[in-house]
Amino acid sequence: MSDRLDAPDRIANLLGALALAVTDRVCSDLQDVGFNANEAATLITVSANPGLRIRDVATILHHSHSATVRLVAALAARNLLHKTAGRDRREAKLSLSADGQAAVEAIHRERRRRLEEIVADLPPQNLPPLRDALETLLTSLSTDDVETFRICRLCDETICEAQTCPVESTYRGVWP
Amino acid sequence: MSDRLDAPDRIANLLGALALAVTDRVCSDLQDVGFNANEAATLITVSANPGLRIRDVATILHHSHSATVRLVAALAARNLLHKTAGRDRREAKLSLSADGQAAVEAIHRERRRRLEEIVADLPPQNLPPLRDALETLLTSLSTDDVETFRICRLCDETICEAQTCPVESTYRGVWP
DNA sequence: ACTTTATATATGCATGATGCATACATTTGA
DNA sequence: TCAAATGTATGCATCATGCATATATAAAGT
Repeated sequence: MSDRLDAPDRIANLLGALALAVTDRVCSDLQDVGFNANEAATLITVSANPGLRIRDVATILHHSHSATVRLVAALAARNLLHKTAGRDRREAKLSLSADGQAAVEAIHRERRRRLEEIVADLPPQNLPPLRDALETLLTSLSTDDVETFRICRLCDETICEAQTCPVESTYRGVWP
Repeated sequence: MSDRLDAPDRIANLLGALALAVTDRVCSDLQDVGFNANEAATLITVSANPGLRIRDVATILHHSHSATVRLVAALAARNLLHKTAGRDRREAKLSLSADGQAAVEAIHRERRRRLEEIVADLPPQNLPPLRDALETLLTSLSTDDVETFRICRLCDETICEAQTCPVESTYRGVWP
């Protein structure tokens, strides 16, 4: 019976359910702050990696280029980010405005509040083994540079620094 | 230093990242089988709870009623589900066709394959504590009947039976 | 120098998803 | 018998998306 409870397929199903529930809640909170998941991911990723180009953001979001052009244009129209000259006159390097930085901080605040509220339901002795499992899983999901950026696209890098991030430890943490 | 690694805010951020990554991958697999997340959730939920009405599905998906009418109509047009007479002549109880059941099995197969592949990266001794944490978190996220159905909307109930499901154990597991 | 190819961003157009307001059908209750 | 409630369906406007293509710039080949 305890065999059944710890069967890999059951744990896998529980993980899928929890992942869905957690992502649901975080995305719902993002909406409350005024952003959908892609808008928030763009702001956060540009905040952590200023100088990314539109095409880079498209790659990280798994979006078409045209959709990303419009996503960025909409954020620029809201005065959250702007394009500065790049190496070429083709390139447009992205960076956040002051309003954009404030938005990122609001997003991180909401996301952190929600996630900490969820984790707070665990007894303290459960935290180290959970951390261990999370780090192992995140490391094995970091299969290349793009995935590194994609996995971390909503992360608060002021909490999870590059030195201790299981995702970035595998790859370099700077855009290819 | 080990304090920092086990800090609740860091674990919370890792959980958010893993949840996003896992949900990304599962949803991407669903697309490969020919369904988006809402279509798959509708098929799976109706499969596990035949007799649900359109309004029930809307509630579980957090969708507008009109969007759900069209979602169900599209699935019916693909011969995946059909409406049968309900208690009233207003109500339309939903149930799956043979093709719909086959689709659900294909969806579960893909989802299980993906999730088991992820969990397989953990050393065996990590499984019981992970299960413990997952069960605790899922139980505390099951705040009412609707959430119960929503959390489980992509679950494979042949794996996670009602008796041992941490979500359903809190609530009744039948539609209010 | 001139042409071809590659790169980066932008846009026209058609399509599909969505929500709001409303319509229609049916049941319940005053 | 009429009004309110319930469940489903639809007209309409809006927004997001992808494909194909356009525009601008740079690099490479001849």
